[in-house]
Amino acid sequence: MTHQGPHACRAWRLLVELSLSQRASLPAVAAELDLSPAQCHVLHLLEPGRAVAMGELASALACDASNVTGLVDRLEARGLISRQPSASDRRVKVLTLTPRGARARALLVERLTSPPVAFGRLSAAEQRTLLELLARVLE
Amino acid sequence: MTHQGPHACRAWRLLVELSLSQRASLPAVAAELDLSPAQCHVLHLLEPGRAVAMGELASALACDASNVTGLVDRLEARGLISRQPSASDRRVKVLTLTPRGARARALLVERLTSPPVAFGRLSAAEQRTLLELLARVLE
DNA sequence: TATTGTTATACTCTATAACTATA
DNA sequence: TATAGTTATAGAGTATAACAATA
Repeated sequence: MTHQGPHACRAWRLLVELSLSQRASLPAVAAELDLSPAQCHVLHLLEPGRAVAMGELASALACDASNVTGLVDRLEARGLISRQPSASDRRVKVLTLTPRGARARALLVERLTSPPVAFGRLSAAEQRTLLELLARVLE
Repeated sequence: MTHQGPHACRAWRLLVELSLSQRASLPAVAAELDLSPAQCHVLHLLEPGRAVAMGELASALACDASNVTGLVDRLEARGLISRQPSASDRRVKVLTLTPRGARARALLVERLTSPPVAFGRLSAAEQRTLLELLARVLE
């Protein structure tokens, strides 16, 4: 039982509402890119130019390794990611975005991160304050 | 292309990161309650004492009606919700939480809304400011 | 005729358990 | 022996299309 300030709980509840509504809106963005929500999550985690082991991906997705195999199978079949054995440990498979995958990811990030018009309700100074407070809590 | 203040985009990006990380944490909360993430979403949408038609649920979940049938089948089989034909339009099926479902929902909300310790980094005044700004954007 | 929900079907997501290859 | 990933299997989530009951 942590002792939070009196507003932390309500602020967090708003953020949880947001997450659940995002849960409903991600499928629409995904469908626009002809991807599933889970595939979008994988693409989002694979930053361009950075190699990620399948096990790392399983940890980040908080899912079983066997699940990652299937996700990667389908993304690889569509030419969006590449799967190569690691040079230093051949048990490990290393994932990278293909150029096509990087383009798909860029499109995804663009769709996901265009802020809702409701942000316009805040002044520039308020937007800056919001950003700073969120950064301290979430980063 | 909307014109947002310079910080809106970054603030929104933080919120999207949060949503995707929630996407990874919801399954753990769900497993604790022996539910799936989708079932948690349904339970969260069914407020105690309020009747919801299946079609409304499909809209709120942004999914096909046929999918709701399966979700409701499983929740009803576990005694968490009840499905009754509407008195005014017998095509419509109306959903309500059972007492057991209401208890499961209360537990779910409690688990979901306990704020992360990182909120402690903010002073009480800052938490209040954050709440007010979020409320204006998200409500 | 139009609408609400169900059924049939197919595919994806997900976990568990058994397996292979490598360390 | 331990670890990374795969395969087999089963159940849940999801959409599309065809259907039944009701309006």
